[in-house]
Amino acid sequence: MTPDAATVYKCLSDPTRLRILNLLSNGPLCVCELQALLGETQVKISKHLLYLKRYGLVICEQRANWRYYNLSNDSSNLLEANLQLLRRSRDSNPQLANDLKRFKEERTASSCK
Amino acid sequence: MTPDAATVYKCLSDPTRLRILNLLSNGPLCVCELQALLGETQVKISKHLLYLKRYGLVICEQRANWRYYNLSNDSSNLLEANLQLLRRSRDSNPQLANDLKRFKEERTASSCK
DNA sequence: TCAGAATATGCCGATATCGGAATATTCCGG
DNA sequence: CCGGAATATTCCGATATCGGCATATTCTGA
Repeated sequence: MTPDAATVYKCLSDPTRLRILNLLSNGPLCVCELQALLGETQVKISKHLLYLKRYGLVICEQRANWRYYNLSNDSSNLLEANLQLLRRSRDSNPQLANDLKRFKEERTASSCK
Repeated sequence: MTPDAATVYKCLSDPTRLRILNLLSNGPLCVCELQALLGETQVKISKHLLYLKRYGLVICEQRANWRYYNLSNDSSNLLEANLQLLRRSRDSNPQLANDLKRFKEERTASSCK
C-alpha cells in the first residue's frame, strides 16, 4: 500500500503539490483553507489533493461540510524525510517558508473552523 | 543554475532515472556500462541521461569513444540527500541495492575502460 | 424542502513523457 | 579514408499531466 519511491517523487514534482504537502506537514487542512493560503483555484487545489490521495500520500476526513486532508500515516518515510529537508533548507525555498508563515499568522482568522 | 525542488523531484520520478542516479552516486559511468548494468536499451539509457543533463543533475565528459556521465557538483543538496536516503532504506528498494551490488562485482569485468 | 456553501467531476485543449525503431553523428584504429 | 563501435537524434504513437470552465454532488441550516 505504501507507494514506491518513484511515485512519491512524482507527487513531489509539482510546485503546487509541494506547497500543499508542506502545509499539511503542520496538520490537517481543508480545501478552502489551502485555497486561501495558496491563492489558487478551488479546482486546482482539489485536483492535486485527489492526486495525492490516489497515490496514498494523504487521507481525507469529512467533518460537516468540509473535507480535511492530512498526511497519511503509512505513506512513506521518503515523504516525511523530504518534507523535513524542505523545511530545513527553506532559505532556498522562500515560497514554502512564506506559506508556513502565513499559515501560522492566519490560523485564528481561518474562514472555516 | 541549480534546479528547483520540483525539477529535482521530476528527475527522480522515473524508475530508470532513479536507478541511473543511484549508480552514478558511486562515480562516473558511461552509457554502455549503464546499459549493461540495468539491462536496458541504449536509446532508453541515453535519453534519460540527456534528460538529467538538461536539468543540470548530471554532467558529461567525453573520453575517446565513451561519454562518462557523473553527478553534477552544483546540482542540489536535495539530490544528494535523496540518494543517501535511498541507500539507507535500500531494504525497501531491492532493485537499487542489487544494481549497486552488481556494479561492484562487475566493475573489473567492464566492457569499456 | 430549499438555498447556499464546500467540494468533486467531466470535458477539453495544450503540452509533456515515455519508449521503440530507424537513422545519424562522432570518434577511433588501421 | 574506411569500418565499426559508442552515442545521439528524429519520428512516431500511446499515455499522462495540467489547468480552466462548467456542472454535479453533498452537506448544512433554516
